[in-house]
Amino acid sequence: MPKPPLTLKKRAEFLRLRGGTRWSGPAFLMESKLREAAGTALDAPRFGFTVTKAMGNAVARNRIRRRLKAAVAEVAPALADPRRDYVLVARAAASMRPFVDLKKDLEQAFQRVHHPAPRIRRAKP
RNA sequence: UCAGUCGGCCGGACGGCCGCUGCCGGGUGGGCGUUGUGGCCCGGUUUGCUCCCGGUGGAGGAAAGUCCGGGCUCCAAUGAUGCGCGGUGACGGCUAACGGCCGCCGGGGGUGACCCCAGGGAAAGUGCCACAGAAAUGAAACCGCCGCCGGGGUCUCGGCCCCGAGGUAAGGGUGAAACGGUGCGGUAAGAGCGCACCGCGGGACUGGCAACAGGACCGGCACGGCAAACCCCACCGGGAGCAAGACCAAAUAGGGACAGCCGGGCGGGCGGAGCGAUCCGCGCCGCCGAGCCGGCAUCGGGGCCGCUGUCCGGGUUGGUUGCUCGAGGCCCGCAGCAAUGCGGGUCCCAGAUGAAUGGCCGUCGCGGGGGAAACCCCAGACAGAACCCGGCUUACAGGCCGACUGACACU
Repeated sequence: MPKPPLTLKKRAEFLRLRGGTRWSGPAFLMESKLREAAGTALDAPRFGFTVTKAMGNAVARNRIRRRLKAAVAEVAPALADPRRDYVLVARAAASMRPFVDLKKDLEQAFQRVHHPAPRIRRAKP
């Protein structure tokens, strides 16, 4: 595994990303925002991982978080925006999804979160 | 060989690429702080973080549930007793302690190895024992049975039938349970009424540290169950917990103490610094302003609000510490039936904090299924340290070892 990503440490940092641009895949939900405090010299993306108790017992949650972290470590250096923070909320399929698919999901997620599609009005009936 | 009982142990192995974290060693290094001075600069020093390289350690038998017992920390009380509440409950031992463990006793189950038991007190008191049943505990006469009593009917004059008053716990019936059971005697019928045996109660004495076991002899038998109903007895227990507790630093807002200030403004004067613009100081002068409460009012006085300086304390956030060497693991010897204890040797074995101990891939092995085979497919449990120990309980794919029991077969 390449270098693991920087992680979010505080609850407030997680809460700040609520309402950011989001993408939902089979294994996780990604939410992201640009960091506001431009004063900080930090120029690397940061990631937060949320695995709820509904995902299983402690062993299962550990495995899900580690797999997501490993996938991010491989994909993020090329695709993640260093000015942004990201939160990944795990979904039930995260433990069983093949690793290559997990990485493909991430590539798509970065794409969609950086360039959100304009909201498409559903055609009136 | 099959079926079973008990105890102990393991919890896939190896390799490749990449990654996390503790410790140790190294870096002619670099960066950011820190330390010694009254103050400043330079140099070097101390120490910490970060970066790089190398070595080494890194989840469990239950890490789980948080059910008991301790250590440790703070708070409260500071002795003892009483009251209340909670817990435990045969006996002996082990242990730091325990509701744990070992041994033993009693009761129950099993052909057996062996297993199970919330196992003090019901003659201290209160309460409950539904339904059924006549009666449910200082018990009881529904049916039945009986004829020493009284009355009536009938009559073949022996008797028979009915009623009343009684006797009777052997029989029927009810129930989980009905004043112990069987037999003989006995009687109007019966009844421990008497006797024998069994059961029950008391019990000299014997064995055992004890629980307890055996038991001469005595008693015709009285004393039902529930204490996981209240209760009584004995013993034990202060409360909260590492988010305990200790320490450090910065910013912001605000609090307290002390000192100074007719405390604000404008203009002027004097003094000091500077080439100067300007800045600093003032028991100086003039003018303007002078809030709120209390007080009749001018005056005078008090309190609150204010500014400056110094010091102190608290909260939030962050960091450090507590934090891993301990009732410690392994091996050997001795004592003991054992739990365990003592002695010797040896080892250091996770310390994270949005939380590391891993991610991906390959080979082999084990289990199940398919196939004649090569081989293919599918499964791989329960579960993640959070201050540390001793236990208990619960979950668990699959496998290994030892002792023992019962069948069958063979010798």
